[in-house]
Amino acid sequence: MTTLVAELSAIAGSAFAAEGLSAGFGQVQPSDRPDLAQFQCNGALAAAKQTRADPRRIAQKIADRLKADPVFARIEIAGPGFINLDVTDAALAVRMGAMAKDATLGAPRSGAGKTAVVDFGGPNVAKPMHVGHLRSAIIGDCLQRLFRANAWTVVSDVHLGDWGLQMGQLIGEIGRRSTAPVYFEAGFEGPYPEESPVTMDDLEEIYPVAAAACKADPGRLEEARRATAELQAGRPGYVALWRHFVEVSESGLRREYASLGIGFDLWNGEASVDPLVGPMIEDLKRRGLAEESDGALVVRVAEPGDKKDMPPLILLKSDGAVLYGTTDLATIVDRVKTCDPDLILYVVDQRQHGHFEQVFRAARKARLNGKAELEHAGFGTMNGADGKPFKTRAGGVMKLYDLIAMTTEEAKKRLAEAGLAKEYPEDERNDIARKVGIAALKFADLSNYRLTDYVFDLARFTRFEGKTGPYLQYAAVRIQSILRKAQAQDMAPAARSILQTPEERALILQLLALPDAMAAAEGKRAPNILCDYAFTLAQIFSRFYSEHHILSEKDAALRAARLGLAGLTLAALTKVLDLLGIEIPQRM
RNA sequence: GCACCGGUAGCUCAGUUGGAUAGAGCACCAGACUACGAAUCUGGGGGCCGCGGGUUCGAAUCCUGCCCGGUGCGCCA
Repeated sequence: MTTLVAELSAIAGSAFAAEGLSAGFGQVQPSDRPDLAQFQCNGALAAAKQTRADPRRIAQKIADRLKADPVFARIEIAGPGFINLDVTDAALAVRMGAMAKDATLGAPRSGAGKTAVVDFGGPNVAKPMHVGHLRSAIIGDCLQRLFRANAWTVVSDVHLGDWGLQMGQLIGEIGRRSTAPVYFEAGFEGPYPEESPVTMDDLEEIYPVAAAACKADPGRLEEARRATAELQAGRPGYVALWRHFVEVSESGLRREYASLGIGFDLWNGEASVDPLVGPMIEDLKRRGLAEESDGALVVRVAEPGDKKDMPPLILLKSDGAVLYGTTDLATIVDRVKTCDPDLILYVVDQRQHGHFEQVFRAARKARLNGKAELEHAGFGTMNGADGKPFKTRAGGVMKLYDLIAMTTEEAKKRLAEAGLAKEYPEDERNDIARKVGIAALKFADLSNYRLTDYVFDLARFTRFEGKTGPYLQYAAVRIQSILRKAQAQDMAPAARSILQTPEERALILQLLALPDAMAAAEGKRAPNILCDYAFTLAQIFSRFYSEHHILSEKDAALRAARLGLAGLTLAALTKVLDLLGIEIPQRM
């Protein structure tokens, strides 16, 4: 199923072709001036520029050809050469009927036969998740949902940070405290205890202490580096201790992501590719791609046309330890081997851009990436209301857990104020508050363009009027309520619409644009396009809703048609909210 | 110093191959609940699109030079 604008573009394209012009000029888009027309084609202007002809003349020729097609109700040339187009109500009704029958609502098939690995999350072992992890989680999850909906085979990977210096820092600190001496005994033959010597709470306390000590004292840093290198070299006690860190952290992380409704196909970490690192390095050395530089082993990635310095990717530090660039490279090898993706998408902070550029260049230079395109979809940093990196009122880092608790609490307060869920059981009220709070959080994040830094403003996020997640939930809940009442009165919706008013036409046009929004959002890896779509849809429906009463409509056919329209709106809204990772309560 | 990302209404942000009168939300002002849920809807005011130059019939968008903010640039992740 192609979309309406694609269909119109094809028609206009062949009109241009028939005039000996490129079919590309036929691109049709929703009108910038809805008061003048439903759609517009600007191709005559572009064509005129290229051929140095009169744009209105070209527009006239195209318009004359388009008149042959019955899909158009009105064709008009305006201004310097815009072609304004209206589609017949019958054509709209037919396409709406087709959309209603399609379970995917006409979703694009842009990923059919293709596989994408989406790498996001990237939490570190032994560190609690904080607000800084929110964007990767929310944006990455939205993209994995979107790509799946667009027929991609998606493999998402949380890519835990579990193999770097922070591991050595933890080991060093625990060694100093002598709370688990068995892991440090040189001659110990095992087995090591099953039970972890540290809890997640312990790790959360130990890590900052260790990190601060390493920062303050070069001796401690050296110690941590040595421990990291020994861990990576396979020292049994360290490996055993490390396993505990990972297990303890991972169960906590799974819970946190689950509370946001986010899941991953793979819970791999940097360490999981460790066995591949040695052979990969040997291979790169043998092919002359890896060379020694200042005691480290590097891959040079600078290219002749570079406008900036491009430092080499360091594979091995002078002490023999690997860096995250090394594991990232080995992870590409692993992914190519296990799922042979067409695309590997990294949803990671934009500040990592330089790093990924290095890794990608190294991978391409060594042809490690198979057929996969490597792409970094970065995002801006999240700041506090003062424009500086976000902190709690006390000046500390805000944990994700606390943040979710706060928004949920705020949502509960709002429900109480509005007197909305008064008679609902407490369980349901809590569930609604959770869904509303998370919707507010996710929508506020996703509606910003990915690359702009955004201000984390709890007061603004928990406001539920206007362009917010809860507004969309509310719109959906109202429709659900109407449909429930209709069903109770045995009123059936009709698939075929009866178009009578501007509000209905506007609604149908927006519904038919869903696949275009999904395709555009995928192309730009831009969830904010979906947010805009959903908000506009809800707004248009609300207008329709306030203008036309549905259930009390006397004309049964008209009533059924409007129910059908409401039903399709709900389906589209539910779909987009699902892509955004937002749940809709039964009632609220 | 070099590079990357931003600069659009009082605030937070959109703006699709360059196109018609630059759009939302919040805030402000004025309206709409004895009909389907008012967390809603309708209307209004509010803009040298950071600044200058250039390309074009036409620029928030492309090129160029500045200014401001953020970030990154060899052994952290």
